[in-house]
Amino acid sequence: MPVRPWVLHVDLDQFIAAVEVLRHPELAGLPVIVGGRGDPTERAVVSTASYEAREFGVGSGMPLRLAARKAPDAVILPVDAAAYNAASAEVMETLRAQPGATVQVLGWDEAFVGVDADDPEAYARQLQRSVLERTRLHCSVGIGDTLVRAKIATGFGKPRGVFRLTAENWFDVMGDRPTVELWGIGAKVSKRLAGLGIHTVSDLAAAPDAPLQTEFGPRMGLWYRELGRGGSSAIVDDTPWVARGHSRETTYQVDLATRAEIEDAARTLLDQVLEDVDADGRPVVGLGLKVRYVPFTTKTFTKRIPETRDRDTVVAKAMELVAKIAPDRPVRLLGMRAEMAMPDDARDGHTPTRSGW
DNA sequence: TCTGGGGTCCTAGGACCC
DNA sequence: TCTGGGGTCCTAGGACCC
Repeated sequence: MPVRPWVLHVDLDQFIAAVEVLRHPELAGLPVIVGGRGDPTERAVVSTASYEAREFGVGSGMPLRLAARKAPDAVILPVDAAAYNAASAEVMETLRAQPGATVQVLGWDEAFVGVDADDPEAYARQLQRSVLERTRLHCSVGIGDTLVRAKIATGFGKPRGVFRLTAENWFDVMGDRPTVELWGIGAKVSKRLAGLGIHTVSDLAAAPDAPLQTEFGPRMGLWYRELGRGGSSAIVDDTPWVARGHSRETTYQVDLATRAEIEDAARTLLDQVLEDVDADGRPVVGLGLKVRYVPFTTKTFTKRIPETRDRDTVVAKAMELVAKIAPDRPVRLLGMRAEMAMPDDARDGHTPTRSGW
């Protein structure tokens, strides 16, 4: 077989639950739920559920309280980001050590690996063995001729498997599936597509420009159709990631009721965000506040502020934003976000989900 | 059941300028 | 009195991902 460039997508199986079981071997085989501070009486959601817990109908994003009711015997653990970061770093190092590998990290538990190979399945199996030996974690690998196909292929390989998705079998595998199964198309967009008579991946791939662009705008309309065709970019970009911003979010156990409470909370969040910004070392160019009114309406306030490292100035701007919050209504102040100036050489690129052009 | 916390990117519409 | 056209910047908000 000739040597060709391939995109591999590596995704750890049950990453968070697996890391917890490694630390607590006695939990193997038990229903394990990781979320919040591990207290199901608090406002929090499930980060990960083990396969055993999923059999009770527990899934990520579910309120912890509900999860505990569905799986009353499950072990509920707090989220320990430091432990997952450490495990993740070891996995990524292992990927970078594979022969000829270009690695683009997508998250805690997944990455693209670009490689020239004549037998990508053999390469994928070797990669899985390396990760298992080094970290004791299992992963699944998708093989594709584009980023989008590799990413979607992984789902068919889970758990611990390998699956190849290319132009050859794309429509056989995906053509009759609903558009919501595409990476980058969620519930909202798939509903709007259905309104245009576009239900399946094949429908989307064959859709004409006009209705898509009218509904979604000139860029996104064509991008969605590109997704329906399996994407086009196969470039794995290992350029170091540069954050566009930092945000801190929190959930209050009781809704904030008074202005004083809200301002207090805003100040605390701002201090946390600025710590992250200080650690990053770049100037702040914008500041935003996300607020949720009761019941469940989210409003976003954003304010451009001049570049400044001065905390008092930034705090004053934040208080201007807080002052715009409707009075006399309980709110949940969700969080605060700081946007930062980008270095000139990092303004473009780093857009894995939009790089299929 | 009652909704995490960290991100990214896109679009519409208003303000402002020439 | 009535009102162009193009460009940029900013704000608000929507949607998606892990």
